Amino acid sequence: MKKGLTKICHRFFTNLANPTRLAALEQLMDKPMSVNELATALGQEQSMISHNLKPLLQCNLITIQKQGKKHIYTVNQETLSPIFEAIQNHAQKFCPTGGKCLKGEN
Amino acid sequence: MKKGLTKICHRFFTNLANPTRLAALEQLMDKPMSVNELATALGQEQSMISHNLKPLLQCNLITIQKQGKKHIYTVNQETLSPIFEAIQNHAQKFCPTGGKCLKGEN
DNA sequence: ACTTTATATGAATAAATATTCATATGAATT
DNA sequence: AATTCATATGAATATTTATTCATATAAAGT
Repeated sequence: MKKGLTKICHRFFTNLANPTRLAALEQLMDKPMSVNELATALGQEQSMISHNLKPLLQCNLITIQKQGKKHIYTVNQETLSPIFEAIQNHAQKFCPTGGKCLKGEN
Repeated sequence: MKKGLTKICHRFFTNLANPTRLAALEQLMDKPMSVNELATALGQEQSMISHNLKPLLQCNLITIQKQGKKHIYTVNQETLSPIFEAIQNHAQKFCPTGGKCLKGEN
């Protein structure tokens, strides 16, 4: 790791270390969506989705595109695809039971 | 993202979303170290280092090797190198000021 | 201009996580 | 077997982060 990257990594990982935001990203990996579409898809309140999209947007992990009153969010696949792929590889190799290392399960 | 990876990703990112653990990993990227070496290098208490190494170990982001009373920790570079690299790329491309998207700076 | 629809924001509370300090374990040395 | 050195653990407190609910903004349609 490049010296001094700790700070930006912290912000980055903190941003991703949240089940609501991860679920939103999972949806957005499939296709761009508006806030309400996400709220419906995830069964969450609209304000919760908005609150959680904000830091993702600030870190450019998603982009926004305003179509009238609808705000369409798109995932930054360039950044996130390789990272999710790396985690998948890690899980496959180092978490063979598919979650042996998960909280409450060891 | 593969459906259902949210849970394991959450655990993974939560683990990394901590300045002490990131600083420890940064040290370990350089070379394997004992707990006390890490504590000294980071200017932190030994118990704090131990507490923070534990979840990294559980998720196999580091490995342990016991040499007598010393416990030498080694970073899992196979997993972490590509991830840190991806973040570096992201930062270079999307955070051109080197932290415009950092907390308290926007 | 008023109403509706879509999203964002603020502030309070709730929940999760980190940090500290005291102490326990465990290996090596005398 | 007592002491020292190295690490781990437990439990309390402190800190951070998430969630909720009420409300604000802002675009579009009537």
